[in-house]
Amino acid sequence: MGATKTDHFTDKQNSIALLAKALGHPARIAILEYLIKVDSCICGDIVNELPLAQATVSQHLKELKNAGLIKGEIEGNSICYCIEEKALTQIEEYFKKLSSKLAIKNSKCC
Amino acid sequence: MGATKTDHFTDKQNSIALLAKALGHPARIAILEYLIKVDSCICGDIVNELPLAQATVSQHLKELKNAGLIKGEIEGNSICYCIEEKALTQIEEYFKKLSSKLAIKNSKCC
DNA sequence: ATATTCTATCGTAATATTGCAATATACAAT
DNA sequence: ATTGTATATTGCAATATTACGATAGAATAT
Repeated sequence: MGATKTDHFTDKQNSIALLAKALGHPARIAILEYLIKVDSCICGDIVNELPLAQATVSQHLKELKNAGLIKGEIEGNSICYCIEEKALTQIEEYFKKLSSKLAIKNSKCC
Repeated sequence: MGATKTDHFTDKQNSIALLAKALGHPARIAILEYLIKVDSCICGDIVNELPLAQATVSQHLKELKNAGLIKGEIEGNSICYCIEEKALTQIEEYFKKLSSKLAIKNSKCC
């Protein structure tokens, strides 16, 4: 085994899990924060921001892209990365909803 | 290699990544949703809700507990699990903050 | 005492992730 | 054309995760 069993879960559960998984590494959190901190998309520069080898950063960027959290456009020599707002919004709203559901009923609990 | 390099990232980045990682599996999302859906903490019952073997579910519960997302109290024969609200709030607020930071500056972008 | 029930842990196999050096690719500049 | 710069891909080793059967422990019921 070792492969996640996605079949038996809902699409929503799987898609949220995929987003969360993509965010489950400090380097990818750092990349996201950096893209947000800088005032626009970034052409180049990301590798220098992180304490990881270029190949490793490229891999993390690929995973973020696969998860739909960032997008990258070729901009001459380098590549211009920026946040895919929709995905971030999706996560934000999911947890907001969870929290509010919890708030309603957290009375009779441990 | 294969081990995440946490040393070079901030505590906040590491802790958010840990929470996200714990949520990066549909079974764990399903567990969380179930704990929220049911009106109080659950003693037993979780295994029957999931399409996974008992040992596997137990392992997922352990990971959620390690990440601080749920807590479990022994309740006679079985164990009473419920959501650790603080952790959920932490995630919610983190993404809310990210989103709002993004909203301010997403003008000059791809 | 014995059986039953619930949960955790151990052991193990399959697969995935992390990280990097080396190499490849693509464009830009000379 | 050659060189330099930026990024991706490949190949590999180390480690982590996922899943489950088997087993163990602890409380309950018979």
